[in-house]
Amino acid sequence: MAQTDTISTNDFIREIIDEDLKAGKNSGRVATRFPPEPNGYIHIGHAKSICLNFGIAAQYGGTCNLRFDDTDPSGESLEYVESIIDNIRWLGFDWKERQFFASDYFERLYQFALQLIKDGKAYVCDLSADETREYRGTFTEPGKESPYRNRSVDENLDLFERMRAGEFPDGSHVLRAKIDMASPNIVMRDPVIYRIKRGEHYRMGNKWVIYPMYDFAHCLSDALEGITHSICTLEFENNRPLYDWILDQLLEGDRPRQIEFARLNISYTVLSKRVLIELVTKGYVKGWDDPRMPTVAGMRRRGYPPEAIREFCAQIAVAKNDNLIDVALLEHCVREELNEKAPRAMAVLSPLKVIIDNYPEDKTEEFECANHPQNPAMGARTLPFSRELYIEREDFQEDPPGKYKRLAPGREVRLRSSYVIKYESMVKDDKTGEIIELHCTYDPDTRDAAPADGRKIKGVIHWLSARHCVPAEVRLYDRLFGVPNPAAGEEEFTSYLNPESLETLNTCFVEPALKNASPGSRYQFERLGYFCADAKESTPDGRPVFNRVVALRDAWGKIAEKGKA
RNA sequence: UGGGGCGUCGUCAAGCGGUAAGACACAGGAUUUUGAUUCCUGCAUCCGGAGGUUCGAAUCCUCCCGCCCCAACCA
Repeated sequence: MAQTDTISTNDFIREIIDEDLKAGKNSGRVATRFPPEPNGYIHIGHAKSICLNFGIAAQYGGTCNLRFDDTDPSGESLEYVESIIDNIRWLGFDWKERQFFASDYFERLYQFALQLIKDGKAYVCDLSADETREYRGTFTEPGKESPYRNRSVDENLDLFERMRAGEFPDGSHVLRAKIDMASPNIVMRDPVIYRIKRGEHYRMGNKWVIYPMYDFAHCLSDALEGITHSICTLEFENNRPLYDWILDQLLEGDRPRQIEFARLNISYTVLSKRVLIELVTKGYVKGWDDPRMPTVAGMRRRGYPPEAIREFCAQIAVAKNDNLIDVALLEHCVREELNEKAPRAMAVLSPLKVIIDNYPEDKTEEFECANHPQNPAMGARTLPFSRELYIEREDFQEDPPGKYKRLAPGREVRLRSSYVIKYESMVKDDKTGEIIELHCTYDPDTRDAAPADGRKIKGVIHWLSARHCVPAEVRLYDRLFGVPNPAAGEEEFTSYLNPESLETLNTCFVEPALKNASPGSRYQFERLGYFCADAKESTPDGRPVFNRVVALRDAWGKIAEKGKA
């Protein structure tokens, strides 16, 4: 199962849990939760949290709830709820029937708020948002108490009930916890716990006009669900005293404990939800599942296997250091998984016609070709061979640089799973000088054997029979986003956009069997990279579309690069 | 600036007083009908800095330096 393969062996969170267990807390139970707000699609940063929470639950024989933290009606929607459910399942995790919504707790949360008021620990405040900010003070100066801070319990009760009844306009009143306006921790300076906010809630409709704030709703939701360890990101560390304060006022006995870890950052990748939302709504990408997006849906469509994402989450481990993970690690995890699982297939992205002069015009042979060079269990398929072929344009060089081992004037090269061919001549376009076709001869004795005379053939290239192959469209997605460099004035997300992030190749060919590649199936196109049949699109004329998942490691690229330098 | 958190290889990250794991990246080499894969090899005398305690410190103490978070009626 996916649930247990994602646990790093040495994380500080486990130490805390082990301590709690040893101390006999929570009667030996471990219960975690993944609490997304349904205001966008989840991305790989969420995947880290998902693997962590579900992983810990599995490891301790505990449970992990899925809870939608839907306490702010603006921006939340059912579409997001559905996408989140779909994406977590795809990642390989199962929360059984334990699916909850903070909005289902609104009535109970309201009762908790009433209790706080009755105990003299919360009050209705009439200050405007601006005034509230002024009264809050600064980092160095304490805040001032609100003039409404000492209203009577009865008045507060009356006002809060009328807030709920919709008697007041948005922003005119809030409910605040009465804590300490002089606290050095600004979170504790009488935080707002309820606000009036009209606008339809995607689940509750217009039933409520007051909504609890995160700090009030989250800790109580955790408690209501019997969560033992509430794992969140580092920016909530300042909120932990408030988390504890609220529970202290209202509950007795075992209580959930908040633990923070560092959120994920990946080089060249934007994981800001705000920016991702903007990219989608302003049309910079085709949608949340655009293969360039770092969302789970985007990575899925691009062809990242869920196993690779889980492996990545296990590799990066969990700690409290700020981090910037090299995107190469993610790509490594994808290659590692795909190298083992993806069948090999022949494809030519930029075709160059090759005519085998000494091969009969109407002859066709069928060559057996292993689907995986190291795994015979994956079987084989037959590839048709004929007089006219396509090879990759890059696999012929008229004037080859040193160390180049593919086709060139006077040279021989092996066609993978087929014959050794020898260059004879080329045909160029008179006007442009572009190479139109190559003429070669084949050595009939080299079909499944090395040349009899013992000469070494260094290069092996991929090929396709021109008569048999099928046209396709290939999309080469590169890393879409660059890390913004504030020093260079890069603050606007549009400046992250890489204009070369999507290259569509229209004159590609793939082997016949891939004409009807099943959506989402992944292949290694020999020497080119890993590709995934797009699950959503094909071209108007019915050609299959393949997304490049990730390129192969490229030793020649490095050699060529060095040659330049 | 007050409070909170964090500083171990280019990037992550173990380490919890006994003399610096591992992964990615990188660099060499071997095998290879994918310049892929696989396989070897190398890669922190040093743990933000300076003092101190100790037979012995990345680990304990002191001071200093740097980075991140908090002044939404967002989460």
